[in-house]
Order: sequence, then C-alpha cells, then structure tokens
Amino acid sequence: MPKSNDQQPTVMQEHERQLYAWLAQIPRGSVVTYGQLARLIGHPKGARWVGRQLGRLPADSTLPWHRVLNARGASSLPLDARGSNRQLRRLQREGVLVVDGRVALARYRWVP
DNA sequence: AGGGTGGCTATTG
DNA sequence: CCAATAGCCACCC
Repeated sequence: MPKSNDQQPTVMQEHERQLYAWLAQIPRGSVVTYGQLARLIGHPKGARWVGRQLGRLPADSTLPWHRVLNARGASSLPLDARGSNRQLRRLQREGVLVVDGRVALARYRWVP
C-alpha cells in the first residue's frame, strides 16, 4: 500500500483552484478587492498571495484579473510608459467609472 | 532552513 | 483626507 498522499491536492493547490474559479465569476463592470478574494477562497489572510498569483497569470489569460483592486478601490499596478494604468483603462472600457484613479467600491463591488 | 519581500489591510493619530 | 505602523504569510531565493 502506498504511504504517500501525493494524490491529494495540497491546501495551497486547492486555494489556487478556488481563486481561478472565483475570479472567472466576476461579472463585467464589477470589481472585487484582493482581501475579499482571499476570504472567498478560504485564505482570509492571503490578500498578498492573491496579488502575487494574479501577477503570474499568463499574458494571454482570459481571466478578468483587472477586476481586482486594492482596498481603496485603486489599482496597485505600476503605470505604463505613458503614465497611465492598463488595469484602469480596461475597467473603463467595460463601463466602470474611474475618478482620481479610483473606483467607488460601494457602487462597483461584486458581492456574490 | 532562514530571512527578505510583496499587485495587502486595518488601525491609529 | 494622509502617513505611519504593525500584522500578515506563501514565495523565493
């Protein structure tokens, strides 16, 4: 009888799975925060980890990584060469109002 | 194996 | 409103 448990997903692998599952659910024109996503996947202190995972998504990913903002409703991504923010541009393109580099979470936050 | 590092956050002044 | 602070914890050398 094998003694290893290497068929069972690890906790983090399961969190990762959940992360992509939830991410895919965020509707166009809505946003969530890193901390919110962390809680949804059952890793309440993992906001930072969530951000790191999103940063690792392949460039051609169809997942809506741009709908994840920080707790202030701002983007945590660096500005591009033109001094504008790719994430916020994408959000605007789907109808999200951005004022002063921020999105009103009270209005746009997706609550499952 | 140990310590620095974040696409973070809540709290306080 | 802003800034400083102190938690956080998986990841990555």
